[in-house]
Amino acid sequence: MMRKRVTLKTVAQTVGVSTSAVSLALRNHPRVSEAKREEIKQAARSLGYVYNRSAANLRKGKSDIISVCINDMANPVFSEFLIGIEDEFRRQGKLVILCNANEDREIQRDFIDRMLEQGSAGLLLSPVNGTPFSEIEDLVRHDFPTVLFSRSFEHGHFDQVINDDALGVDLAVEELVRRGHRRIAWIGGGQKTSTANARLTGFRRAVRRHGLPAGSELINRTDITSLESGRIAMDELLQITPSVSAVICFSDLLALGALASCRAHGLEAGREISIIGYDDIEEASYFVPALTTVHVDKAMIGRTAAKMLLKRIRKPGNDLETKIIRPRLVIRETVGDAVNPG
Amino acid sequence: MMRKRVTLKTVAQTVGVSTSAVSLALRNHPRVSEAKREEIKQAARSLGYVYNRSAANLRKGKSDIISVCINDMANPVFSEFLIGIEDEFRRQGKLVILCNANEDREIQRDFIDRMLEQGSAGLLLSPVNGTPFSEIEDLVRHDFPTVLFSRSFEHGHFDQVINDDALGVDLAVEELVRRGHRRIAWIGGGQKTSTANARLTGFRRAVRRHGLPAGSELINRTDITSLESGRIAMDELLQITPSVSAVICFSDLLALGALASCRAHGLEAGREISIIGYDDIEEASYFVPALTTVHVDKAMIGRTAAKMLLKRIRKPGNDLETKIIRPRLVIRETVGDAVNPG
DNA sequence: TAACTCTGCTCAAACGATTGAGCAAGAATT
DNA sequence: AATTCTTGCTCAATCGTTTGAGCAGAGTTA
Repeated sequence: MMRKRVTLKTVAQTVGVSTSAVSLALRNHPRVSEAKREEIKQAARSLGYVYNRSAANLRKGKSDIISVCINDMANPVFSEFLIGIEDEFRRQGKLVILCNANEDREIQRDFIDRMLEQGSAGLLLSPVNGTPFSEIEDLVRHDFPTVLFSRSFEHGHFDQVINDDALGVDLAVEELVRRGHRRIAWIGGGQKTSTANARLTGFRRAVRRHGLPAGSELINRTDITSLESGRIAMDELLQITPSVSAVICFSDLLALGALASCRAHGLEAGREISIIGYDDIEEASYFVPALTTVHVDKAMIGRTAAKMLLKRIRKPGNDLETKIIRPRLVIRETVGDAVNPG
Repeated sequence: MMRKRVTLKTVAQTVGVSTSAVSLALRNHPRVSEAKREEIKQAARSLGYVYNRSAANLRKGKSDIISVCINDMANPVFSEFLIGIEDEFRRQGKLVILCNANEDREIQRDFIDRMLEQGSAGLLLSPVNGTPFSEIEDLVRHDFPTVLFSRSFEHGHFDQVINDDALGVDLAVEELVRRGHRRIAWIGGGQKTSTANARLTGFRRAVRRHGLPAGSELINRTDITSLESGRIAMDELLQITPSVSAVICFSDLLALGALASCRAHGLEAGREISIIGYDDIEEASYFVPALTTVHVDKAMIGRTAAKMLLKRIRKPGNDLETKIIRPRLVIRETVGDAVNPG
């Protein structure tokens, strides 16, 4: 009573033609007559034939599976990236294999091996905190189509799509300075990632450029990106440096956590203290008070990275590309004029 | 100069054995001697051999790819489901193919076809709004291992893991009644999904049980789950029924939107009006005021669904199973005593 | 010593598609 | 009428594995 799988052969036998004929007919090859084609398609349908794409791919030596490895799905930023990425690949007829590396190098490492074995056609990677080159070296050794997004990599071996982090922080500092803030603090960016580095050094540079202090009492380098971690960091900061008049956070998640801390300390954000986030996640505009933040077009970055990967797969020989997406400052309620300028 | 792909054959030729020997050696089959095994593994390594799992799967007639189709990734609830799901499958050595159906039946339909063609071993599905049985009939016809989660399906053809929606709403109504609220409104649940139905009818029933009104002026059935949509719904509700003293929302996203609306109308949530959400997304506890909501253990539901699917794949003959996860009410700041009882 | 049983391999046929080459028969060209 | 071109198929090899069957030689048992 064991039903066998329906294959080209099954269809061929019931129609009384060769498997080649069936294969060609189903793909509308012109060399098979209208009549036979319809007969074959009809038979396939009524037998419940389902195309075995991996067998076909094995034969054709190609694949339409793309792998995506992101470093922290709990962060809404990455969901938004993922939405753009998945959408773009789906439109192009690709299937997406997903891995949430969760800032764990071993998970990332294993996934890369697995997806290579599975015969993935390319990889979209946002490398986890502290990934050494040796761990992704295989990819360049095999000339494996890879695009980095969100976080880049020191070595210039990959295509990449990133945000102009330094610019984003510049815009934030600029706005605060314009409003008279002189003691501007920083929360986050303790990770060993290009993004963390770029934002934090961007901050230091911008602050110094305006002749403001940038001592360690104004910088809390937490390396966890979560609401909880932002709250704790802000608690610490207020304890060490109560005189702080504004703080820029590595991410919105941290900023929203910082807001909770301010509130707990009876500080009204936007009046007694100013807070700026980074990313502009959807929740940012709905928080009370609404968060002023550096807007990053995440779905667009995802989509761009996806397109770049498809291009790389089509033209493996092309020169490496780096696309830098410009952020912009979105002013909402958590920034106000300095109470005590100077 | 074209480097050929390194296969079992390549390794076999360089070592001077048969491909079978290589295949067996790499899988540590006892029938190949210690010495040869090491020699073969060494050669494989230095040649940069990478196992072709899809070829192997073709031969073995199995697959270790699992498909997951969720209906709206922009909703943090689904990211949280996904985190549990992905984690569980990864631990079990499965690769996850992801589709964000985005409440679009055609996308869902196409994805189901695609993943069947790709030879996926099973499907975890949260069916989109209004999916008719005919669109997922193939799955039961092919006896394809499928588990529904988050949203169930009228016909009893599938394993499923769902939240006890009616209970969750009961708990919310109970709490409000206890605090003296008599005019309790409802926002959301306009979708054609089991979840929407269960929560909304649960609401009607609970409210009637307490002898309270449940007229249409107290029910805004928006079918979009977003902050924006919650804000609009609450605006409408306040216009139509200004006397409302408490509102329960289909989801936290709607509730947070509703909070924004209350604030815009100068209503202080937790004092002048009470708001309860559903899901308990991470942001709920950080909003100001912190949202009282029905907590659902999403990562656990995801993990449970994943386990159930793996079980179904292993034992296709087992009876169908439905797991119902009990929610609980988390009391925070958006609920207070009724100002004007009666 | 004949008859077994292990051990450590090799052979060849699968798995389900694709595809270049081949071929018969009719149509078109010379 | 002989040649070439088309049309509409079939044949068989191939993609990279796995695996049942087979087999030579050494070791064990009777």
